[in-house]
Amino acid sequence: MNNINDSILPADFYQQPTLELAKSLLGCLIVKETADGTASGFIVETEAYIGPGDRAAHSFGNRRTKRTEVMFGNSSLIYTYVMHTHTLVNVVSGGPENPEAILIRAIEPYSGLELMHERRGIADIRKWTDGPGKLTKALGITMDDYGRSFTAPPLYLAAGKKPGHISSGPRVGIDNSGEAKDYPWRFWVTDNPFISRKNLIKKRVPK
DNA sequence: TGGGCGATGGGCT
DNA sequence: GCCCATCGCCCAC
Repeated sequence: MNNINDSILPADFYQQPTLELAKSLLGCLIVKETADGTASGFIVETEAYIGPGDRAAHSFGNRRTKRTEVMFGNSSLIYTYVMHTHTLVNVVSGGPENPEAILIRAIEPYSGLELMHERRGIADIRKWTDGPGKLTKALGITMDDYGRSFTAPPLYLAAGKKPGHISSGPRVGIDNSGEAKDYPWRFWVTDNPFISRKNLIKKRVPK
């Protein structure tokens, strides 16, 4: 792969509207350094959560608890939380006192492949990081990362490479969120093999 | 190839 | 005690 830019993205990068940022994150490299080594991948799928008006967002109605507190802080902060037995990772957006976030749903493995393989324990590389709970396990992201910033190690974002075509559609797994369930706030790199829940995406009909 | 469902743990009322 | 921004197995087709 050519034209990889692995320089850390500055805080300025995160100062854009959440829906724009959700698209800008596609193609960026997410890197996690741990005692076991470093692993990284290109972000290929994101979802925007725009509280307090978004019923699907944890910050809906400006709900402010110990868990959601970080969403009220500066853009570029790391919001991790546990869903069932899995850790999910979000990029805080929207600026101070405006609780918005972007969920990272899938990545394309780039470096630290042996480490990711070991952590996931299955042979098929396409199943290592094609879901929000899977990619955190592959990269070694945990609740210890809560409240850190994506602008510095051990968990940071770098410029990466520009994606080809971007698609959008409804978000996943939020069926009981009223009209918000239909908002097309899920973004992905068109035809990328590492997208999660591919069964929910209409297949492009070959000519 | 994909839908259905149970496991499982933390946050919140 | 209930609610999930999930995962992976099982089984039908």
